[in-house]
Amino acid sequence: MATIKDIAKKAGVSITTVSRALNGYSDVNEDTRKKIVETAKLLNYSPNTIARSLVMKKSKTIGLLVSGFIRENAKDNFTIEVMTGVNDYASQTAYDIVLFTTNSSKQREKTYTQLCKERKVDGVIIQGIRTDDPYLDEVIEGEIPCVLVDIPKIGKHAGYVSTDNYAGAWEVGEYLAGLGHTSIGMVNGHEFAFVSQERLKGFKDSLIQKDIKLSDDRISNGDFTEESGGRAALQLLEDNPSTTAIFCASDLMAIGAMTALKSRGYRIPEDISIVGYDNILLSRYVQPGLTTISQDTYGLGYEAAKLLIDMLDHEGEPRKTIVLHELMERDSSAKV
Amino acid sequence: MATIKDIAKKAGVSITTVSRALNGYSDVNEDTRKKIVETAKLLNYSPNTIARSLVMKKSKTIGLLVSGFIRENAKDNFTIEVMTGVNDYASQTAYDIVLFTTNSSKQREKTYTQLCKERKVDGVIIQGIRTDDPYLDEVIEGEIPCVLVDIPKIGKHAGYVSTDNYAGAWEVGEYLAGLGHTSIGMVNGHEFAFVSQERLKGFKDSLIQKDIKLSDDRISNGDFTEESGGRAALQLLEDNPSTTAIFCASDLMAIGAMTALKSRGYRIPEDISIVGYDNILLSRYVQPGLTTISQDTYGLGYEAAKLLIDMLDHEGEPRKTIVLHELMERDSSAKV
DNA sequence: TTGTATGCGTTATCAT
DNA sequence: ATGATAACGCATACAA
Repeated sequence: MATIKDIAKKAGVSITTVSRALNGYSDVNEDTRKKIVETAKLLNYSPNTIARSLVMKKSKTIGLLVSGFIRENAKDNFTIEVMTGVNDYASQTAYDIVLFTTNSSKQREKTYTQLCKERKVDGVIIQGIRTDDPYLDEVIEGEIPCVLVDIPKIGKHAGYVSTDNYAGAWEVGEYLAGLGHTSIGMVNGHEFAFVSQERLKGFKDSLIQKDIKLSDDRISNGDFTEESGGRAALQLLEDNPSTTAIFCASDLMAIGAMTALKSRGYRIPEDISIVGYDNILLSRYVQPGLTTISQDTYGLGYEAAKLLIDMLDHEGEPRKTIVLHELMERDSSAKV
Repeated sequence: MATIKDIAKKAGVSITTVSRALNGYSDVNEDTRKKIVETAKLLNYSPNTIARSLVMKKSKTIGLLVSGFIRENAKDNFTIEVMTGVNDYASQTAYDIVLFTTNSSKQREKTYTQLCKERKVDGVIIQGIRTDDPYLDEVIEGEIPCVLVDIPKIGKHAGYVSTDNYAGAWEVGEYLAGLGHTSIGMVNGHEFAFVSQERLKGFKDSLIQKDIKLSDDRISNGDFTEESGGRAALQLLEDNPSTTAIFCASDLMAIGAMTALKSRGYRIPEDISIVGYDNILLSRYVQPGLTTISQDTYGLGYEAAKLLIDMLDHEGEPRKTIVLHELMERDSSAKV
C-alpha cells in the first residue's frame, strides 16, 4: 500500500506538500500538484481513512443501530426501508454506515454508547429501540449526536424523525365512524413503543368526537407480531361480540387478526372491518387487501440521515422531522 | 475521552503496562492489573479502535457490498435476509459490518476495491453483483479477501457461497413432468446472473431426461422484476398457446406472471401451472400460493460471513459453501 | 510555495 | 514485571 510518504519520496517533495496537494489546498504550485497527483496515480495510492480519522478525530462514519434486525422480522419491511433511506442519503455524502444490531436475545455486554465510542462513529441513528430500554436515556443524554426513529425525544445532541401517529390514528377513527361503525375495538401494540401510545390516544380522541367511547375492554394488546394480533382480535370479539370494526396498531397484527377471524368464520369486511397501520408490503397482497395508514418509511430513514449529517457537518441543532402519512383504503373495511 | 495515557498517569504506571494489562497479557502483576482495570473503569475508558487499527493494520471490519439495495427491491426480501445472516454471524465475532451499496444509478466514481482499500476493511462480502460488472474480476483477482454470494468463482483470495441452482431447477423439471406436463415454458432472468444460466441448464436437462424439449421459443427472458415476468409469460403463451406449465426463474417474476395471466382470464393452476424460485415472503401470501424452490437465504449470508471470517482469522483457504434448497409445493401448480 | 516537527492513541520491540 | 521508545499514516502549526 502506497502512502503519502512513498509519493513524497518519488516526487521529490515533502509529505506535507503531498498532503496539501492531494487535499486541494490552494497554496501549492500547480506544477508540483500535477506531479504529485500523477505519481499518486502511478503508485495506485489511496488514502488511509483510518490514519486520517485518528488525526482528525472524525471517522466519517455513522452508526446505524437497529433492533429487530432479526430473521423473524424480515416480514416487516419497515426496517429495511428505513435502512435504504438512510443509506441513500448517506451515500450522497462522505459518510459510510456501520451496522450495529441488538438482538434482544444476545445480552449485550456492551452498551450502545460503548459500541459507538469504540468504533468512533461520528453520530448514530437508532431504530426500533423500546422505550423501556435501559440505554435509551444514556443515548439521549449522551455526547454522541444521534437521531431517533419514532421516539419523540429531543436532547442536547439528540433529534428524532417520526410520523404523526396521533393524527394517523385520528384519521382511522374518523374513517371508521364515517363508515357508520359504532361498535369499535382496537388491537394495540405493547406499551413500550411510543407509537402505541400515540395511536391509542389519537384513535380514542377522534372517536370521542363522534360520541363513541373506546372503553378499556375494547382495547386488547398484542406485541406487534402477526400471531399476537390474531389472539388479541379473538379476545376482543369474545368480550364484545357486537364489534363491527377493529383498528390494529400494525399491519402485521392486522394480518394476524384477519387470518384468525376468517378461520372462525367471520367475513371481512362484511362482518368485521379491519384497519391496520404501516402499509407494509404484505398489506397489498393479502386477501382482502388491507386498509391501512401508509407511512413514508423510506423517508423516515432518509430524513434521519439528513438530520444527523446536518448536525454533524453544519452544527445543525438537534430537531425533529415529521414525515407524511396517508390513509390507504383497500378492501378490508366497509360500511357497517 | 480517556486514553491509556490518562490511565497510566493516574495509576502511576507506564502506558505499556496499561496496554498489556487491558489486553490480558500474562506478564503483568495481578495487583497492578487490578489497579489499572479499576482506574480504567473509573475514567470510563474505552479503547480507540481506530488507533488500534492503525498500528495493527487490521480494522476488524468487513464490508458488505450489496447492489440492489434500493427502494424498489424491498419486495424481494432476499437482500435483507442475506444481510441478517451476515450480521448474525458477524455479531458473534469481533467484526463489525460496514455497508457499501451500489445503486447502478449512481455512477460509482470509486471502484469497490477503492472503497474497501480506503476504509481498510479486512474482507468483503459481495451480493447482487452482475456477472457483467466490470469490477467483478478486479475483486476476484484482488488482494482483499472476499466472499461472493451466488457467483461461483474462486480466486486466490475469493470464495463463494451459493445454492445448487442447477439441482433446484432440475427438481422443478422433474416435478412438472411428474405432474404430467409436456408443454412447458420457462421465464428466465437476464443472462448476467449466474443463477439464470444454471437454472436454465438444470431445467432443460431434467426435461430432456423426460423426453421433453425446451426449445428456444419456449424460453422468454425477463429481468427479475415482477412486471417483466408478466410480460415474458404473456409472450410465451402467445408463441405457444398449448403451454400448460411455466417455470419462472424468480418468485417475483412468477408473481408478475400470475397476475398477468389471471388478468387475461387464465386460471391458475387449472389452466396453467406456475412454479417460481426463491421462496420470497410474498409467495406464501399471493393467491394461489406459489409453488417454488426455497433457498436458505439467511444461511447464505450466515455462511458467507463464516467463510470470510474463517479466511481472515484462521487463514482458511477460500472455498465454496453450498446451502440447501427445497421444493415448496403450494397451490399454483397441479396435474395437467 | 515548501519543509520540519509534532501528535492522534495504540501496539510492539527491546531494554532493564 | 515494567518502562522508554519507535512505529502506524496522516494533518497541521510553525518556520523558512
